[in-house]
Amino acid sequence: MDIPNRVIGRLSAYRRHLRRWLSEGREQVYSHDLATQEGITPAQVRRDLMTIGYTGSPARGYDVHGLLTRIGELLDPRPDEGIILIGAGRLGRAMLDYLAAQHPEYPVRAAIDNDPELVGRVIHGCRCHADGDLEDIIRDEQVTIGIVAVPADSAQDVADRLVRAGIRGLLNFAPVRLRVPAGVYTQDLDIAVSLEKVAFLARGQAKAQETHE
Amino acid sequence: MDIPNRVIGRLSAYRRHLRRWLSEGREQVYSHDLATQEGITPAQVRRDLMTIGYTGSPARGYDVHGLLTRIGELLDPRPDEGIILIGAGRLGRAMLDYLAAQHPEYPVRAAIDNDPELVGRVIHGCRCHADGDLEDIIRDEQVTIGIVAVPADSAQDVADRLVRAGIRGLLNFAPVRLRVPAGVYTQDLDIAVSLEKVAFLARGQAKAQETHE
DNA sequence: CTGTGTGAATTTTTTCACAGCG
DNA sequence: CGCTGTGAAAAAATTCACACAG
Repeated sequence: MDIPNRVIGRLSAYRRHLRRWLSEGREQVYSHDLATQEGITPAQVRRDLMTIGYTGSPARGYDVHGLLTRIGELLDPRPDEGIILIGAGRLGRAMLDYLAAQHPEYPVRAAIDNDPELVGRVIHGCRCHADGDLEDIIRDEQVTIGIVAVPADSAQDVADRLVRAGIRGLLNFAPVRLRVPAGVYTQDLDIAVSLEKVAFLARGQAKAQETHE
Repeated sequence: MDIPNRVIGRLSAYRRHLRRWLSEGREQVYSHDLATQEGITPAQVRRDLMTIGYTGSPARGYDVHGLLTRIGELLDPRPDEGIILIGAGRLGRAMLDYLAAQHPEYPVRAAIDNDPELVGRVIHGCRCHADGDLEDIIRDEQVTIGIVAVPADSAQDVADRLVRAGIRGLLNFAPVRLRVPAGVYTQDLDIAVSLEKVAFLARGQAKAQETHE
């Protein structure tokens, strides 16, 4: 199966609403319920669910629990897909805080920082290791995903080391485009780019709003 | 003029490379230079520059300084487009830190938090105000952009207040889709969504990598 | 009626491919 | 040549619109 990245992003968003509704005791939803929440068309929601092979009923819509299960099969983090954080500066620690509080299901195995002050400390339940331990941790702890939260000028070096150590995916906060070989995937989250987009849009010089990415 | 959001994102990225090259004394670049850096095709770069009406020369490519100026006209923050940060928690403070250090050109006028412990403190050169001051600050200090870094359950309330006070654009870190009236633009940056995308991509279940969004 | 599932149409985005220039 | 600028083609994403079901 082959699901476009865009669809994955929307599924992730749908899931939030479904979880909320489930916790409120709601058992069925219509495509327009999800569409309204996300500001998209019902047709798009149906198309997305078609893409993942989930079907509803014209009479009752989609089953909340069943759809959550289906999306979970695709998106749930797996225990053997460990995460490592590189760079425990302000942003890195904010990430650890956020993940520990909001997403305990993510297996963040370790943080790495070259500040001796931080090494050995446990930050939000995650131990901070020295820079040189990076390779060992990835190999020993089933880490497949790296979160890069280091300054721009060391981001590519870090990425190269992660790739050599066998990482599969990178979430990059540094304001550079990481160059990785085929088979390794990066998602760049550049805050300055997003701010510039908002500033431009806010000036009313473009036509539409957009999400994530 | 009407420039798609996607193009804005790429222009922002091009600018980083152009600045670096300018500081290295380079005066001309070819579309393939930018394309290589961003992992896209030269045709796309040329198309983007065509969109913003910038032309180069077949012999020498594009003028680094001139192109930077053109992109700056579109993207540079303006002094009367103030920014306000709502929520000076860990993520909000990481943002202030990042902006103060990397983007001093952004006029962050104030932070807002309802923690009395924070109110009155100056964080990275930015004063933290009480929750109730939100409306006054927006009206008095030419604030047009809001950065929402509050918990999910208060994000929509905050957004509503910002909209009523006349905000034009929102950068939202809360894991909810903000509902705003036409004319106000939001850019959602949901870290959990990005992580889920990376995890999915890293599993090798999709075909391509993608940036920002 | 009010929904879903989906082929077809449309719109948007990206790439191709080539004329024209120094 | 090797590049830009750009129509035209292709690909991708989104929306339309309608058969069918309860």
